[in-house]
Amino acid sequence: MRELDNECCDMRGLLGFLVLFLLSKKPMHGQEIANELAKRRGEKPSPGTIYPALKSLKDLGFLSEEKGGKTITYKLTPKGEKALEIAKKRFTRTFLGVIT
Amino acid sequence: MRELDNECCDMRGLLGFLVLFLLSKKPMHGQEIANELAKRRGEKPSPGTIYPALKSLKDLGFLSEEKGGKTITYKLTPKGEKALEIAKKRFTRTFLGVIT
DNA sequence: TTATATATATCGGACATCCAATATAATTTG
DNA sequence: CAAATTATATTGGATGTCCGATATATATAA
Repeated sequence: MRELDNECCDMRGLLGFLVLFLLSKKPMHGQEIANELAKRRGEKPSPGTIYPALKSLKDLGFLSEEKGGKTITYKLTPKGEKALEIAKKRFTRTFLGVIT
Repeated sequence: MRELDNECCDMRGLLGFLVLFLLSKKPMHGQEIANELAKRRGEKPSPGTIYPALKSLKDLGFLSEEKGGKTITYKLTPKGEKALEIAKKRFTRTFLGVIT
């Protein structure tokens, strides 16, 4: 029951969802995403967490990449936008009333 | 990445949190909780999911029981209320802006 | 050029979550 | 009472998530 443990530091199974959500605000590269996640949950996800997550989302066709020097900027594909909308509906219905 | 799969039917690691939240609205017994969860996420959690979750929350001191005939009504303890408030703060900060 | 820093990538495994199957107990129905 | 129904309980295991360790590549500094 990690979600009720204050020492907990994982995303509780919603990392991919959060990454999609963050990228829907603006395209970012991996470290920017990791830093944004750090602001939200208090701890920065490790490279072994964030890059496999980005790879999964890319493999699902939800993200496209643009390489520029040292970084890779990710943004949502139309398919990714659609997936995010569906996931947001589910999330909203499930957690209705929790965020006041 | 179950949270982005429409066929997905688990609670994505937030079952305990949701149960605490639901019980903060009103005391319920196991089946009532399961039915409420079914309304929110579309599928009723199995007995092997809900009862171990209730036991964990009880073992953490977050719930108290009251037996009545065939059912056991659960309600939050003060400790459970406190844990819920903390978890809600974390949840809100993490998912800020997702629910519009 | 060499050293350092930053960004990305991969893999193995520890751990938690949740379910299917099964069992027990209490109540209701015939 | 016997059968059926409903609620609760347990446990073994399949699966997914995330991290630590490690590696590679690119850019910058000395």
